[in-house]
Amino acid sequence: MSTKNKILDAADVLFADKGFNGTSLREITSQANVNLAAVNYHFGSKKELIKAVMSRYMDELSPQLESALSLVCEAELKPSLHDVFSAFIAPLLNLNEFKYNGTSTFLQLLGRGYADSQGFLRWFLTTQYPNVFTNFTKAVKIAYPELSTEEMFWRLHFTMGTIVFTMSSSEALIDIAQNDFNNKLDIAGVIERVIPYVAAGVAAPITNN
Amino acid sequence: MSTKNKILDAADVLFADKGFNGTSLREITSQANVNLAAVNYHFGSKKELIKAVMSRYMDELSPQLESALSLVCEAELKPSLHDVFSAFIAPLLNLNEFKYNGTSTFLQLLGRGYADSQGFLRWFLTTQYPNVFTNFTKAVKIAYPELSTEEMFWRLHFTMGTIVFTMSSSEALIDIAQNDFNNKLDIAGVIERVIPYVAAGVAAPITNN
DNA sequence: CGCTATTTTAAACGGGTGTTTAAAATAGTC
DNA sequence: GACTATTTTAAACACCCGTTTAAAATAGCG
Repeated sequence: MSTKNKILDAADVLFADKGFNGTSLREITSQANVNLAAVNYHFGSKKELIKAVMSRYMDELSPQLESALSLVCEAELKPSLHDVFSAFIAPLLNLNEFKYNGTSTFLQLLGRGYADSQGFLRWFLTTQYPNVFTNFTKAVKIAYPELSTEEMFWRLHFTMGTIVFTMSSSEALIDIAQNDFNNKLDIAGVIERVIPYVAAGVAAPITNN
Repeated sequence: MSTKNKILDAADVLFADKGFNGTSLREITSQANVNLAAVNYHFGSKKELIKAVMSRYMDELSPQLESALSLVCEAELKPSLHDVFSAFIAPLLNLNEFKYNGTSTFLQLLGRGYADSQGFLRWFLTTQYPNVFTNFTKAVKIAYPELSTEEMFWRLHFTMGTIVFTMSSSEALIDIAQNDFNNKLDIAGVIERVIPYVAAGVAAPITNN
């Protein structure tokens, strides 16, 4: 395997586990069995490595997401919010074929990115992959047309928060569910539980003021 | 003002802004106009300073939260989930009298704590202030008795995620709302919008499997 | 005042960070 | 096989970190 890919593979596991700021290049390169200087040689800087790690997932995910969402929009029956959010499931779970534990790792990375490095990742995603966002809001608009644009902005952000936060600590939660409730869950099980929650949240009655 | 308080005041603003790992003791002490060694002299270590910053808020908040929640439980009419979550509003907003921008800062700190330092803050809060959690789950149990303990565990965690994540980036969101929708919001406005969302999320129909 | 206890200070310690350098090794090509 | 271009390597760089030290300053008190 190429040095570049060895670095990417080591980086995304470590980044997901300990955050971007919490992972040093020395950890990454020793895990990847490559020289320390290789990161700066192949990627230029740590920041560029972070972008590369995220891009690897997003380039795989974003076309699938876009087509799944436009499929929902073009359905004969008016889609429910549950339909809209469910459109994310298959593309996300497909990441497991792209990379071992891909779904879980990617969602953890997303969570890390929002917390670390004051919003630079949010900027990166919204500017590099804007179609996912516009298609998503379009789909929600169809499913719940009474929702004003501003109200939708807030509720979609709440949703983003729920998903990202949940997934960034999903391993710990799966452990708790295993120990306290004897319920063996995986990442698909967590997604299955969070979808009704966010769908109901977005569908909440509109506050009057 | 005492050195100890100067440090606490500087620390909680900086911690909220840049996270615990992202803020150095040198930033804190220079902002507070005290000597670098003062932190270790007065608090022992950076970790203890973090605990002290959180305790200052929690000691103010937790009694108010406990009584507000037990008030909801003892009401004549069975409370709705909206009532339960609304019980948080007044105590949280009271933090603004305790400290300038207290509500916003505290919620940001909470968000930081969940992301940074892999869960040590979660442990600290649940062991040091367990009553808040037990009272809260008790109230939810009354408002929505059909919800199984496990389902509740998940939904409450989703809720925690929504709140914490939203508030940790609330400043940026308020800016966007101001620019894109010409809607001048403050932290109370954000809370007002998130309550219906989380209440509806927790109240979502129970999935059958 | 004089003495003790507390607090503040400047400096250093040991270690970790991302990045750069220049030489060594390897690969690719005529 | 010789020569160039790419990649890998070990070492160093400059800087930041949390913590410790021991001397200096201050406060409290009989």
